[in-house]
Amino acid sequence: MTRVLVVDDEPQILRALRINLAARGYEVTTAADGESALQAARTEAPDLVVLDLGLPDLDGAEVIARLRGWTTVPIVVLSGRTDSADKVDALDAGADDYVTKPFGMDELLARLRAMLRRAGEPEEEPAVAFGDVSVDLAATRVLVRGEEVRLTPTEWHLLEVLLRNPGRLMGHRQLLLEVWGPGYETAQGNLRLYMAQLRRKLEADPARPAYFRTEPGMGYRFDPS
Amino acid sequence: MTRVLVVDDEPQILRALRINLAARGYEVTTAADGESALQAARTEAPDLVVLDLGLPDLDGAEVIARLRGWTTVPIVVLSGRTDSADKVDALDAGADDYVTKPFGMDELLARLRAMLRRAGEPEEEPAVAFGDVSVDLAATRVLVRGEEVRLTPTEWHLLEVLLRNPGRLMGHRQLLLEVWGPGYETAQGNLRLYMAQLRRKLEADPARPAYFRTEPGMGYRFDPS
DNA sequence: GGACCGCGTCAGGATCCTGTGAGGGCCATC
DNA sequence: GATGGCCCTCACAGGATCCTGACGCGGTCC
Repeated sequence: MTRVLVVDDEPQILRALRINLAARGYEVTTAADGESALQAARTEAPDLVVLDLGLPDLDGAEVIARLRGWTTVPIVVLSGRTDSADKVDALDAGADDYVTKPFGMDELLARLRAMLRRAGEPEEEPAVAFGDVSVDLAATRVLVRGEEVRLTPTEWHLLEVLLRNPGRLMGHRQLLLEVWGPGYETAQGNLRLYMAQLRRKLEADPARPAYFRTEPGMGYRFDPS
Repeated sequence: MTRVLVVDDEPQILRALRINLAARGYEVTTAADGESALQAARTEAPDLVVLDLGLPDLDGAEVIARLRGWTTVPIVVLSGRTDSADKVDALDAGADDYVTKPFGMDELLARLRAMLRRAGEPEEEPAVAFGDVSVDLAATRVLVRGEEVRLTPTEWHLLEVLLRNPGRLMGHRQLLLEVWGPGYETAQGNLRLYMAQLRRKLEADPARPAYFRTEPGMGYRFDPS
């Protein structure tokens, strides 16, 4: 099922999009402001984002930039502004399409189809099983040797970022930025703490981790092999 | 160089696009009707197609369909028709974007950039390979004969600088400046030490290096051949 | 032939980083 | 008001990394 995240602060537009998208068989989640949109993009892992630029809390270009910091999900911008400069800014910030309000629902849906057609080949859920652990990213569930393990929100968030980048070294700064957001880039004590928690809960031998490996001076790496 | 095929039967639009695209560093080829457009798409292998729908010989949707029969090159449609049904038809036929005339040149160029950005993605930063070694710069990972080799931050940094300048002589001062930063330009003992570490970890015969060569009195050179 | 210079190598200690435990603040629930 | 869960800060021991200096070796220049 294709998952679409719709971000808009106008309830009637949100409602119209939700109904139309659901009728076409999309799974729809919504957000009404920038922060919850970023949050939802992380937890829901949508296949496509429809983003209204006139959000109450964050500037539209900033939302795009912060999304683009870690995901390449297609972004379709909705906006009431027809000014050419706004379009250029949004597209250059990383948006894939720009639709001005009022828009025809048929056209918007056709644009979404075109976008998904191009983006939508791979969609492999990243490896979610390693050792005795199996992780269901969609359901927010972790099983170790068949037993369910409870993770706190922060632990989960950190695990998610690592799992979505298998084999890849994630720098301290990058992880702190992804999980704690801007302003915590130097709180490395935090990162050590939660990495230790994760290892205690998921690794067979937390003192000698096999999957969540430390790269001294650089960061951490999730190695599923 | 990025190659753009522009298809339009109006000479002034053709001319305007050619000038603007060429000014941005694109390589432009043009066609004035559907048949020659299809021909040009085959012979020129463009990275992007800008297609006017009002062609004299073929229907726009048919041009798209015949292109899509064998290529996935991004197609941006230009059209004077604002009818929603036309947009839906073109997009569902396989177009990636639809811009109505009159259009702002800035906006069109931004849309082309967005399109190329996405299309160009799959060519992810490749793993540099030489001898038995393969280096994945994005994942920060080094394999020698299939075995993972751990590098310290400084070793990695030095390797990165060398790999990003293949075949080029890197002076002592330049390397020290890049890796250690200002203030260490004269610490050549350092450089010798870490170059030795790199060779020990990556070269088949560290005493007779094949890839990380010394240029006496000058510096070092990474030679991938 | 001898002095000199640049390069590779080795071992030492200083420095930084990491894992771990304990403890306090905050919030929601009871 | 008390409890428990979660998050953050601090301190410290052990380990990894980094820098420094000293030593041979081979080539170059006088």
